[in-house]
Amino acid sequence: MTSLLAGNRAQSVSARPKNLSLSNVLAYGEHMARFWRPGSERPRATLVDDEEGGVLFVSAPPSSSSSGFGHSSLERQRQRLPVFKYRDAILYLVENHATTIIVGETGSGKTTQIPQYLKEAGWAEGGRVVACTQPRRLAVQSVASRVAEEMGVKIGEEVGYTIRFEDQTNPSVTVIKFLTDGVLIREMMDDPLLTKYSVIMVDEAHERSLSTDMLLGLLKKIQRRRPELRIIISSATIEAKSMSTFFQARKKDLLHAAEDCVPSHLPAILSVEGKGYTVEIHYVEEPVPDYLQAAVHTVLSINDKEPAGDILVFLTGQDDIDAAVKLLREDTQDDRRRTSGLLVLPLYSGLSRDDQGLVFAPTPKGKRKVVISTNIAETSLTLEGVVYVVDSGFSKQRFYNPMAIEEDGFGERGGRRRGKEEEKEEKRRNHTYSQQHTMGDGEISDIESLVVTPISKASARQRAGRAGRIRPGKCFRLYTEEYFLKEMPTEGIPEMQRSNLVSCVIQLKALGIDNILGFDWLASPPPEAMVRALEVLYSLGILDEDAKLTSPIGYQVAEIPLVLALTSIDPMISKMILSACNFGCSEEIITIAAVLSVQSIWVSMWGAQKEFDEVKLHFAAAEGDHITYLNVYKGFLNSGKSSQWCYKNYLNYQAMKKVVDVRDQLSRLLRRLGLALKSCEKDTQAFILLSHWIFRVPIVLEFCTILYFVACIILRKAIIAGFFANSCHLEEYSHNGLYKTVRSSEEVYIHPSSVLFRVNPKWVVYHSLVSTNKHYMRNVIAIDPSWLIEAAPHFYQLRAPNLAPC
DNA sequence: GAGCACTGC
Repeated sequence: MTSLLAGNRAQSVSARPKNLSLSNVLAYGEHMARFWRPGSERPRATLVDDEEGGVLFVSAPPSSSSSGFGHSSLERQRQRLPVFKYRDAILYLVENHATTIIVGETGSGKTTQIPQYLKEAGWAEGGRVVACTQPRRLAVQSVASRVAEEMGVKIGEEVGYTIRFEDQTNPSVTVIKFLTDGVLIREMMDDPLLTKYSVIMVDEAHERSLSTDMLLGLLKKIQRRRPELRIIISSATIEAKSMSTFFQARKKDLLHAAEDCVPSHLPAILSVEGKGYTVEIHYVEEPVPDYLQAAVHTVLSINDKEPAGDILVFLTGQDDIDAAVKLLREDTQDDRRRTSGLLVLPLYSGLSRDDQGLVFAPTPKGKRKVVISTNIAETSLTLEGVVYVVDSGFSKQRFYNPMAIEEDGFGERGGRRRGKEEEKEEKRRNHTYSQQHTMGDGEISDIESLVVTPISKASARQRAGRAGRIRPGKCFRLYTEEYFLKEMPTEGIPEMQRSNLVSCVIQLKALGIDNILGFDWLASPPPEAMVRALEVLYSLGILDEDAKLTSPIGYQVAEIPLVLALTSIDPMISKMILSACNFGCSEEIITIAAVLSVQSIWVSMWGAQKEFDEVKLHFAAAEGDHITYLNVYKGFLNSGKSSQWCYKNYLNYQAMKKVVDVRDQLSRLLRRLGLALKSCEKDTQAFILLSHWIFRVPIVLEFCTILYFVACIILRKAIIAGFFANSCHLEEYSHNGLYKTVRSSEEVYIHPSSVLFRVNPKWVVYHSLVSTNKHYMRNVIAIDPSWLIEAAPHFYQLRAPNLAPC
């Protein structure tokens, strides 16, 4: 397989699975004329043997065919892309194989060109559509507009795109459609066989995101029912082989298909070289004791010894990055001569839009930009002008622990009771190269945690590639070559195997896949996670005893677009929304749901903690954080959705805008499901006015208080309908706010960011747990324990003795 | 009195 990757060495590489004999391949040659689509030329390809592994290559000479748009400068640019040489080979393979896997480095042009080639070859005729999926929204938008530009059409016409909150397609004219893989899965709910698509190209499949993996499994199923559908999988790494095995149809599915049928059920693999420049790799000779220090030293030494060019440093998270930025800036002050030319900038998603923007500004003359970044610069953002990459060899990854385990057994997190600084140091030192994946905390079950993890070879290559975008570059790896070769894992662990699967399960159930355990996964998720997901869904009343979706709740929950998220909390949110319809408070609850679905509505305030707390107090509600969010949302609307108002109140304007978007989507959805949108506040208000009018009850201040009080009870009951499993009670003699979860008596505390921090009500329900030096509950409301039994008698029956009101 | 890699519907 190594030969497959060596795109530069083997000018062009086209291979098929090894188990095909040469005669079979040559037979394809004979079929070419027969099955070749009119209008596209037969590829002038020659088949050659590869001595390394018996893989056959097609070496394609530069194609002479034109796509018929004349030779404008755009057209010339298109032809200069590496993928252009393979135009005919790609069309040939797609014609003859149900699945084609294209291995291509970045910059090969495959994403923008292949959909156009397919359209030119007639795959978008007769009302059919060519689809191309991307894992990220931004990529969908930018690729679509590039393709529209190249084709000289307006976006939303022949070329369109669909992402959440934005559909830029016109069903009667759109023939090339870009969309996120999540959107395509959602489209299956209305059209399970995706009948309007003739070809579906799944791009960036090597990233192995949860939705990409799910999509690939589903597409394989669809393929069996729709033999005419063509699938193209584009991947940047050698995983092509496992993809190929996965898509190879099983014998029993081919009873009626002849071995040499067209399209062939055997996937084809084609490798396309990228456009990147060579990157010289440097390793450290001895393992470094502290990657942060090492990164700082490396930056300084590059600045001393290497010619001009920006530096990109990969660290793990905000903490590390801020520390490194500080060290480098301090160094600037210590020694003006040596580093005065350095412009040091942090980059991570938590930064405000403006701060992120700094990174993209052109480097001032005579300065050298140093960007210290998380993984965000590995795939999501591309920095031009980078010539040097410093790779720490680590990144943060999410891990999910479905069941409680005694001892974590994967390594010591260490230093829990020590001072914060000391602990950080210890953590850093512990991340030597022999460290294995650390699985969360080991003490508490059903929790996801972020863990500093060694990256994979694929990631290391991707990071290095970032140095070769404008000219040959250098990559300095802060680990030894021996470690890279012998110990670093080839690929990362797919998200599917380290996530909570609740949303995945609902989604598949909604698509009519009953046997989840028997689903054909590209990478099987751990059975414990699967079992855990089924349990959670059963306890929420979303699945019945036979593990089928309940009607109507189960089906309705599946419709709500929060369920594709990656935590078990989301079906709880969905359940909360649906219950709110019965409680008559859906208007308020969808606002709460929208706020909970964005990361944080507050901007992080490092310096101005006191002012921040005071501002927050204006919105604070005694009942807890959820009600507080309602006050914030009201304030935002009253301000006319002003960004200025957000700034004054330490609120993240982008996040608030997203809250409005999500809320709109949810309200449209409830209307579509025929569920009432009601506001409990308005209802109680009406009730009091009515009492005043009929019974002459005077309206006094107390009534307004009662009104508020009643509304808050109704709201909290609706929240509990979804989150009853997350209840905790304050330990009786606890002076430090120690709570125990009712479900499993785990020790938890209210997070200091909560409005109930230090208030410590006797009973609370939380939205999520975050595990750092303690287990903290985030987003907490105070409750009456009797509401728990009322909301979930099936769940609390056996535990009733514990639930004596305090 | 603490801290959240990155996506996405």
